[in-house]
Amino acid sequence: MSMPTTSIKEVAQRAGVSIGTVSNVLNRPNLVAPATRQRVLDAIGQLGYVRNDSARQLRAGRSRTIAIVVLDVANPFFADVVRGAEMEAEKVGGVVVVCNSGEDPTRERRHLDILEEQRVQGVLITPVHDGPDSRLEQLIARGTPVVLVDRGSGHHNRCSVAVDDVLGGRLAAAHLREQEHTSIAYVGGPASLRQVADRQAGAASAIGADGELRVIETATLSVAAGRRAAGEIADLPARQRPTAVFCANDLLALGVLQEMTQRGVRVPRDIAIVGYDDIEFAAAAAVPLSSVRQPREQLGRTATQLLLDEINDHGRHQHRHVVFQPELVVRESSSRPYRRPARATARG
Amino acid sequence: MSMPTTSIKEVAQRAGVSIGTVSNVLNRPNLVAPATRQRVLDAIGQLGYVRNDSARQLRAGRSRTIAIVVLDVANPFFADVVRGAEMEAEKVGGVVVVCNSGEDPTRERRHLDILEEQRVQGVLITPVHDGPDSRLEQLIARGTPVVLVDRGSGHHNRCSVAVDDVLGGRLAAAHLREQEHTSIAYVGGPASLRQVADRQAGAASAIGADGELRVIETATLSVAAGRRAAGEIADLPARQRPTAVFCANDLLALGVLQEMTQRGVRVPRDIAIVGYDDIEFAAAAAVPLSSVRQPREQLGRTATQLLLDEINDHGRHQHRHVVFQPELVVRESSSRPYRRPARATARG
DNA sequence: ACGAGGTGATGAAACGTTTCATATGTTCGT
DNA sequence: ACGAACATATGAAACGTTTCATCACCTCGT
Repeated sequence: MSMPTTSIKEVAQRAGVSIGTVSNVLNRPNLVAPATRQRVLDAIGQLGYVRNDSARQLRAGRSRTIAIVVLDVANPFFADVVRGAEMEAEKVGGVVVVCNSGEDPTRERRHLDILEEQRVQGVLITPVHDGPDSRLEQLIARGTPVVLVDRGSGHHNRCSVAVDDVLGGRLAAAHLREQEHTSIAYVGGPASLRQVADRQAGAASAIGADGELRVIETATLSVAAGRRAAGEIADLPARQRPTAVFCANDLLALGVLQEMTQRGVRVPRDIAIVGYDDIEFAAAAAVPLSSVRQPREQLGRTATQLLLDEINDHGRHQHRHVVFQPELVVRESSSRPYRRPARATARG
Repeated sequence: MSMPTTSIKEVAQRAGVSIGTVSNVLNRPNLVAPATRQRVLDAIGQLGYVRNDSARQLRAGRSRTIAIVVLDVANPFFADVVRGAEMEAEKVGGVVVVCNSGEDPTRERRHLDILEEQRVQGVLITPVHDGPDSRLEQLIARGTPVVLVDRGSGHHNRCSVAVDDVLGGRLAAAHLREQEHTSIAYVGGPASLRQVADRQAGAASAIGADGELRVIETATLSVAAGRRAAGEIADLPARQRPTAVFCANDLLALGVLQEMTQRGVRVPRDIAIVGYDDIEFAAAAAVPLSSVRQPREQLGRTATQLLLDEINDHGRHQHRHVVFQPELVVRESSSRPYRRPARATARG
């Protein structure tokens, strides 16, 4: 079935011109006389010619696509970041391809291998793993522009955009403290993710000496992991059980909410929950979820701008680290004050 | 900064062999003597050589990637389909790139243009638009294997995987009829999407002569569009207002739920809601959402299998149309019986 | 000692573009 | 009428691979 793809040569032949002229029609149409141009365009139409991008790239040295490697395509947070990146890339006629690492270092590595083989223009990435000798460092060292997304960076060899996760964690925990919670659980993981660690650090700093932060590490940032963590919490002996849960993202928080509800633990009366990301579904949850909001689309846009700047400006480019401020959105899941002494009879 | 990328030639030189030998080390290592092979591998390591995929593809004629073009990356439904596709592709060492049409025919076209220029192996797509002369038909006619996803097809020139949307619509509407709803609204759009039309047709068929299906067309399948539609419904004079809403997908349904709740219309007491897709967030919604479940991941897996079969088997391949059965999941948003005469005093 | 067969390595062709120096007219100003 | 200047079109080189026919060498069996 597969047709013998037609090449520029056949177009040239059909239009009665040289291949150089066909190429000019495609790339600098003003250099060729209108009559000839039309003849070539007709030939292209008749033959159904489609330019071979491999050949073009081979000659040009670089492709026109930029890649974004995300931790989880199923997470609405990243969907919005991607959307922002796409909008910005579209402005300059670029294309964005989305790669999903699924929080798996091996898959991340595989993707980076392939992207480098493809000579992508640049990479936006929220890395799973990143150390001094990481695959990512290699990529950068060999000259591919990279922008870190949702990840602060002390690195001087790349740009980054991020939201202040320490502050976000502090906001969430401070809010819970104001509601008189002293025993708080932090649900998040894997701890190797910088975001997870930072949010925890922020929370810890806001809790102070008279409060307690119990950390429950999860394998992934998913609804399922949240349910498992909630199970652990609910199974604790009553006196040890925290009265509030702060989750590293909304997927976890929704999982915690589901599991608690299923077990008859009432939210927020028996336990308060605060999530992170403020995804669209947080407000629509069974108990509307308090969450720390990040400028998701903006993150994608800014990251892409930085990347494009590095790609185009080459010499002059200065690496920058842009940090946005998060914002706490209080909803029902954490809003009713918690009454310690009279739990059994407390109402409303 | 950008290094002059090293090529196979420099590796050959460094290892003291011909470029043919280097290529053999890369592609058929067993053909080359262990000592030589090691020498080449060392050179590759020292130089940080990365194969140029453009050149390889140019020679090979085709790339090793398959593409999936979805209507909306932010829709968890597609996220799961993508995941299924990735799993299947990974088995055979393939790569999946995700393209987002955003329900916009122009963007879809642009993506297909680029994908064809890149000579992708094949395309999985849920088309926005598809007619006898569509861009998609051209692509197929020129020999690129295509599998339609979530879209039944009478077409004989391609495979398809789909869920029986007419049946799904019928299940949903029949369920609402059983709850004694006679005036039902169908919220969905754009009507040009086959899924939207089919689900409506199914619903209509289940309603029968004594029921009424009021159709409210939306511009997109998003939460925001759902809210707007809910506004329209709530604004209707009381006697015309439907007592149940069936939505073409869960995003719409969640939007309807949010807007109704905000306006003080109680769900399911004042109005029942049934969604479609049963995304993970449906069960976690403010009022757990009844929905029509589709085997999302399976859809992606099967589609990829069909595509790979066509890619590899070339001659022998027979186009197939796989149809899965949907399944109604009843939750609270539609489960309490609706009491017509005594609405004001009805409880539980 | 000789050819057959096998193992390893080589060199050149080919893939489809883009680019650039060159060639061929055409038009103008003087 | 003559070169200058300009507008168009051309042909060949180059991009980095893979592939394939060929070659050089070695080992055996006779």
